[in-house]
Amino acid sequence: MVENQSQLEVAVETREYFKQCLTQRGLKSTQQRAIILETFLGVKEHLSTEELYLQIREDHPKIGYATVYRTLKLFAECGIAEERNFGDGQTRYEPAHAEDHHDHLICTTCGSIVEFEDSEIERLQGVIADHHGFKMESHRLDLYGICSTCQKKKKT
Amino acid sequence: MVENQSQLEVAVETREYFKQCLTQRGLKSTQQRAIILETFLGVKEHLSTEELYLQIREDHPKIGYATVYRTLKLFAECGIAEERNFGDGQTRYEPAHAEDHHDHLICTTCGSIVEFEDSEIERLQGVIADHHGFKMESHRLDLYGICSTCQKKKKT
DNA sequence: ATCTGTGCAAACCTTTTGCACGTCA
DNA sequence: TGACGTGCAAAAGGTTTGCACAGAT
Repeated sequence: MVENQSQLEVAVETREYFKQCLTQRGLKSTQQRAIILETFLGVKEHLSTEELYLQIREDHPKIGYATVYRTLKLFAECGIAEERNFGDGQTRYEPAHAEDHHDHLICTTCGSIVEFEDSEIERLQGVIADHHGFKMESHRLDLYGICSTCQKKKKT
Repeated sequence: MVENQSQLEVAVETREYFKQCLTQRGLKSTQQRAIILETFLGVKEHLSTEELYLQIREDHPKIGYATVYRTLKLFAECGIAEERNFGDGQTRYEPAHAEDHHDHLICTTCGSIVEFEDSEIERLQGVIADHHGFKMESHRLDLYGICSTCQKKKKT
């Protein structure tokens, strides 16, 4: 309940923020962009562009593939979405909530993705970047392995 | 000097190991595979498949694109190389020295890649995987930012 | 009215595959 | 000799782009 509430707030905020971004750049708010943003925010999994496109097409069959691609790129430029790439040859996007960064555990058997975060690792990353004279902007940490479900299945 | 020596040893070892892998799988040692392995081991940067292909072609113009792709895949299967992907749409391969794992700092301005390793982060990753019931197989950690050189250039 | 956005299809780019010929065991 | 490997070109898969029309400001 509390979670739904806060998710809703995030969505409202993001919509607002997106409009600002568009205006600032002299771009236009369109129905398609709104629909794509809505679907994107409403989906929890780490969908690939194609999967998101299929999802959108269920309710809005007229929206084209290219528009989804272009719009997701736009989200990324605005800082609303983050591009990800788990090595299966498809780009995935996920909502980027700047402060609340998270990393991923990816099951190499079933492909399921679990999020986690660890402040100590984050801190150490900053230390390393400093050490190399880098001004860190972002990072990604992916752990690949076999999830507990798949481990159990294997035993059988 | 010592470093060259040990690099040479690694190369010899790897060549040997690769032959074993091939035999075990009923595959053949060919001139092309030897050449590609040699070039691959001799190059320090994180080359993309195309860059490696171009490099190889300088001395061996007859080796085809597809062979390089196929061979790098084979290296990955044998555990000699690791596939990497820094989000520029090209797959990169790098020598995989199983124990001596390293991660990457990537400059978002000039694209240069610096390797590092941190045992404390490695340890914490293991803790997290355990915590989620994952049997960890591998991981990747990429830090994106601006390298010191590019920071200096920007100020000018 | 103007300038941006969209949908479609074609183009692009990286990677994979089919096939006839070459090569290793 | 016979299987596997190679080179070429074509296919495939994901993403981008050109263009004419539609829509937002």
